[in-house]
Amino acid sequence: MTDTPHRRGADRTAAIMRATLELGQEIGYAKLSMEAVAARAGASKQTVYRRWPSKAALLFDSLLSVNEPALDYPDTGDIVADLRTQIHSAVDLLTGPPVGPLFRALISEAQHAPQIAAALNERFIGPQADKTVARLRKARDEGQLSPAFDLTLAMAILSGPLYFQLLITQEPLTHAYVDRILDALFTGLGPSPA
Amino acid sequence: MTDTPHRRGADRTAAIMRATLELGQEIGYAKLSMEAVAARAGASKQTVYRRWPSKAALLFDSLLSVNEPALDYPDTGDIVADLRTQIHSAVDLLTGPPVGPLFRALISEAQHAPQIAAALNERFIGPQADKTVARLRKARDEGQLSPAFDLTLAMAILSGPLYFQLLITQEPLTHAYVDRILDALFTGLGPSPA
DNA sequence: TACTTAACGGTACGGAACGTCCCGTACCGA
DNA sequence: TCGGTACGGGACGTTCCGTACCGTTAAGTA
Repeated sequence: MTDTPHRRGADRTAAIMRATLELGQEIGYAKLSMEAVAARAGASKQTVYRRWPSKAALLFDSLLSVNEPALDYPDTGDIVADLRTQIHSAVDLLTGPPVGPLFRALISEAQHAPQIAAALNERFIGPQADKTVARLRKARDEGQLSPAFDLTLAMAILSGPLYFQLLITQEPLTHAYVDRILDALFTGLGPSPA
Repeated sequence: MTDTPHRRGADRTAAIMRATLELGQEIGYAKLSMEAVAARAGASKQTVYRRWPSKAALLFDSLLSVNEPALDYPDTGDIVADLRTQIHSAVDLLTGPPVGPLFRALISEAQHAPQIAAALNERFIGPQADKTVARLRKARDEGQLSPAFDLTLAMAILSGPLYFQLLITQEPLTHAYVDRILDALFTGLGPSPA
């Protein structure tokens, strides 16, 4: 049968998430309505609400469905080069469509939806941060970094300015900027104060 | 007359912003409706819309009305101590009520309202960043920092991780964390890679 | 003081989207 | 064959939006 009147289960789930991504790119994630998503997916509102309790939860799963090929760190032995490679591709992912706008919309939602904030941290931010720290730890264990090197703070200094630009100043997030941060982190901004 | 049935002009403006702050703290800025604000202020919706085109714009002016005593940098001659003082009080301001939740709500709105994002940068983020850079520049001119010291990048490294915690990980933003960042910025995280 | 004018509170309105509910249908396994 | 269940469709009451129109009232002007 070439015709499939309406399927069930995972089929519907995938169709709804696809409709979310399509509509999100067309009209923007902020203007997205559950009704429009349901209509686009050829589903009823019940079917949407059966799966996701809120628009934010739907956005979140749609984001993960796009990003499933998680960003894994390379390990060439050169910590700076590996961080560079990894952060460059993370920036590319978080900047371009469809993930970029969706990601920003999710962070926006997370500001007044604690369970979304928690999910975002547990299943997206946290794992990425853990991978960065793990790669840094390996470099430290191999003697490329001082034993006193503060791994989690280094991660925060690498991530913070990027999110600052993405969410606040909204200036373009370039590879060159990533390189400036890496350079500052490993070779310093200048000598200590007198 | 002790009784003031209803005043005009600046009186109404102030009353509406006050109602916004009160209601925001009571029910949360996300659930705030223009109708509820108008009712609380004893104003009609027309009067609110005459002044602000959107809820986000109202939030923005309400934020500035609280924060008007702008954060100015001390200048004791010690750059690290002055940064510490300034950032500590900025963190206190942005963490506690009523500014903290309101500020987060505004950044949330800015993600899908470009004019709010622009206003936020021009009248809040930008001026604060400028003051930080100016204070750093003075220290550099006085020889406390290397002539090659990257002022704007230092500002980003100071701000970024704080906003990262405020908006993403939502861990408590402590003075001790600020101190860790300052320490890393000026004395380094550890030696360069081999 | 008397008149004019602009801002005001109140209210009604159409529209959009919310989240819930019910109905009749189509698939599925026992 | 027969229940169980997920489904599409659609109606529902609600909230809030932003606008329009009232009669009233305070402030400015002569």
